[in-house]
Amino acid sequence: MTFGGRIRELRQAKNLTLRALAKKVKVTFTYLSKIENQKLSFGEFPSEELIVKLATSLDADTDELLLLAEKIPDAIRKRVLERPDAFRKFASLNNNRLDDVLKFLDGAAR
Amino acid sequence: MTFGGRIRELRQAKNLTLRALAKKVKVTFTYLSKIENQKLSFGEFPSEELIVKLATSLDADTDELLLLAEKIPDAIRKRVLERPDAFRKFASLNNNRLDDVLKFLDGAAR
DNA sequence: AGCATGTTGACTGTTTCGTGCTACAATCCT
DNA sequence: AGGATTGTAGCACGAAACAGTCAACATGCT
Repeated sequence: MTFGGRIRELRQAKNLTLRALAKKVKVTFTYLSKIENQKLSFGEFPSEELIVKLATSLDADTDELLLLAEKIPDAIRKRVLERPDAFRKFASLNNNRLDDVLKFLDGAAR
Repeated sequence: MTFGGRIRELRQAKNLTLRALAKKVKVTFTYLSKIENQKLSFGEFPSEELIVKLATSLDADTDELLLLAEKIPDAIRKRVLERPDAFRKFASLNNNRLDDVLKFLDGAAR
């Protein structure tokens, strides 16, 4: 799923027109159109600030949208900067290993 | 340790003047001075691109410098975007828990 | 026909990341 | 003591990237 596609999906699920959603998040509807079709002149995604507004207006998961837009959510960012030792380690693990860690955490949680 | 302070430390360890280092990384020495003293007019840190050049010229760990400058290194970024499920989970753990995970990984590694 | 909706290209405003210049202060060296 | 080297700091400026607007047009519905 692409970022733009997901926004469109969420918007239509709420029966909103581009103009209606644009009003909520305070940008022009033409800009939203480009976002949904990933036709932005510069990069592929709008600003982080706008993404957050979109998530709110669409009752969607902010972090899900940020991640689709290849932005690191603040909660993760903050933790990475606080514990770079741990996160550098995690980043070096392959998928199987990551799954092992998740399983370990599941176990330890009960 | 601050970003600017660390740059200074690394530079002096190699007996480089501001002018000499500036030449290597292709910026003006006055700009480097501001970087080391964190007196930049806009934010606290220079661009990611420049940080990478500095790390190279100073034979330093690129990721260490990026993290000091509160930028997420690409290797971590990439992995977070590939496995948001895992990293969102990790980010939610407190320090003790993170240490448990590190210990677990240490153990599993032998 | 007429209105609602969506698409597209050119344009504009703002922020970021520096440069250039200037002046000045502190060392160092012999 | 004096010149050379090194570092500090402020201000105005500019290129490029970023973020969004505006006008015009297309398409579909009833």
